[in-house]
Amino acid sequence: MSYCSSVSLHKMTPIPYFFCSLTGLYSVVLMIRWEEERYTDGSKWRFLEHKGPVFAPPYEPLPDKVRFYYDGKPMKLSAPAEEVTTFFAKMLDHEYTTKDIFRKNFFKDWRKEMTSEEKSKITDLNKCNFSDMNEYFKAQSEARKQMSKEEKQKIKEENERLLQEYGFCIMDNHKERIGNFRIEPPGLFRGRGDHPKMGMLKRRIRPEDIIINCSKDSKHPKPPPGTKWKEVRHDNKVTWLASWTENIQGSIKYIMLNPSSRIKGEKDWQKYETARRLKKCVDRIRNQYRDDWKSKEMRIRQRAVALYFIDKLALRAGNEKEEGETADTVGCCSLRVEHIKLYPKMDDQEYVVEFDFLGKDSIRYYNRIPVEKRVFKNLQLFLENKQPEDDLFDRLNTSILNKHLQELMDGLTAKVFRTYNASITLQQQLKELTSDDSIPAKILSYNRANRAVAILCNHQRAPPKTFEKSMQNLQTKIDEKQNQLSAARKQLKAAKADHKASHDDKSKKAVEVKRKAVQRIEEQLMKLQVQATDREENKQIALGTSKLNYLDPRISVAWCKKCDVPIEKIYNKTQREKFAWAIDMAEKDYEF
DNA sequence: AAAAAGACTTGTGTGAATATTT
DNA sequence: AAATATTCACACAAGTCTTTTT
Repeated sequence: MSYCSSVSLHKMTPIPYFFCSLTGLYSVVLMIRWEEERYTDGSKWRFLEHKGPVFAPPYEPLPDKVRFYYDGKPMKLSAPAEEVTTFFAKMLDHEYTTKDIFRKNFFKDWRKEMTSEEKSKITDLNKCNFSDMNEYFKAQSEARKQMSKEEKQKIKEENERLLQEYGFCIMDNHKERIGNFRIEPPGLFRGRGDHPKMGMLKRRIRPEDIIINCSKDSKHPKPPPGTKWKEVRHDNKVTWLASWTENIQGSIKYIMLNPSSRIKGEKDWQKYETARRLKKCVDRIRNQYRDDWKSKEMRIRQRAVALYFIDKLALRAGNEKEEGETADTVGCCSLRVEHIKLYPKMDDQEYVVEFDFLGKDSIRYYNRIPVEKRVFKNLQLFLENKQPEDDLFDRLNTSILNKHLQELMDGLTAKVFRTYNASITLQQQLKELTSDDSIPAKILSYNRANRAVAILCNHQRAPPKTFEKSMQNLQTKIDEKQNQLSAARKQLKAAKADHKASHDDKSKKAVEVKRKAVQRIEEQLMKLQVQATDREENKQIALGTSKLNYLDPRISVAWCKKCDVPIEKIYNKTQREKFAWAIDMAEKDYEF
């Protein structure tokens, strides 16, 4: 009998016992025991049971009245070709469809899906007219919005049913939420930045492409009728439930658990523990790399300068990338000569380095910082006799750097510096900024501390399209509130005068009522002003990424406890689920 | 030891859900 | 109640780092 059949799914708590709301102390004891007891052999689970992924719905051919025109003439396409056509037709309003590379890649892959007859007719993308199809899809999405409450409710229920059936698995003793149980539908690949493969066809994934991972003694997921899985394996050294190879880059995609799961939470906790270990030896490491700036060996100097950048500027490691396969972006180790400029003097500062390059997701990193003289001199040395497209650190790569870091501290890699610097900055800033003030003011302080980290990590965003307008609206509200306030103050004054004259109980009460009104409006005004400040400062900065990936949540939990700020003000529901371990663990005196 | 494959984390954009305004 | 603004959840791309293969 499989382990699972003895445990009814719906009765199981989605919260692993490890994260249950026990008292902090007790759970730590459990955790330590749990840690020691668990899998010293590198295995990740003993029992894993799930229902497999949900596939994209099959393609439904368009009604005949929706036409595609080639060279002005209507043309009915074969179903496979038509499906690919719809991917493009749906995107007509998007900038992608105007880009040469996108169009070229799309057309090439589209032709592969055509019948030989279609292929011989359709030879020029510019003669294709998709506008009828485009309008049809727009009408469809409009109709979806206009659906009745009942219809919407029905869809919602169907989604919920799917979630209940396929959205959970059992890993060891716990029912866990799966992160992405739906297989990515076919479509056109949208790379970021100048991606050479944008517009290529992402093909439909079939059961025959899927490798299932589960435990031997579990009830294996069934492939859809008439199909087979590529493979069913039982590898408990990995955490994924299913995988397939994607056709654009040939890389593997996985179905894994939600961040609220034990396996992810534990790993997250571990990550911050590593960063805390770095805290203990970061001074030693800094002294070491400063020493290394003087090394006789070029490779050691390069390593030391790169590490200095990673530490001071929170740059990413910068792995090598295969040319022509992805957008041209860099990190620290892959910086090229063309990405930095040296200024011996700039304004009133000496030894200024200007960075200007595209990082992850083709987000621009631009920064000017003064560095120590030795770093500057080293950089000049590294630049000697090089072309703009040459590597700045030609004797270094991430593997060399990480090997060195591993020797300095167990588990140390380049990205630990980002985690460490982000978390320590938050803690420091919270100490510095938090005022003994109202809750909204405290939250503003928190957001400002969070913002300092986001700036460090270069988590930028384009200002929202509606930013100016929403700012104006807020200002209008503030003005109105101010008017209200002065009106209320006048009334209070009048009431006071009235009371002075009459000295009766009724007028005394009136004074109190007016006083309260003034107070209430003052509070409201203050809240609005804080909101405006926060929003203005946040114009081009995204807080989410650092909050989710770089800031030890225990710092925030401890801060909330110390400052009497409800945790709900800092973390929404999903975030509280992800950080359940920290909420359970951290007391108000927690130190990162 | 270098390259490729594999596993996992980090990142942005987008549409749905929800809150707020009109 | 409809329109609009804001937040949230998710999709999925793009990194880092480890493991395996050559």
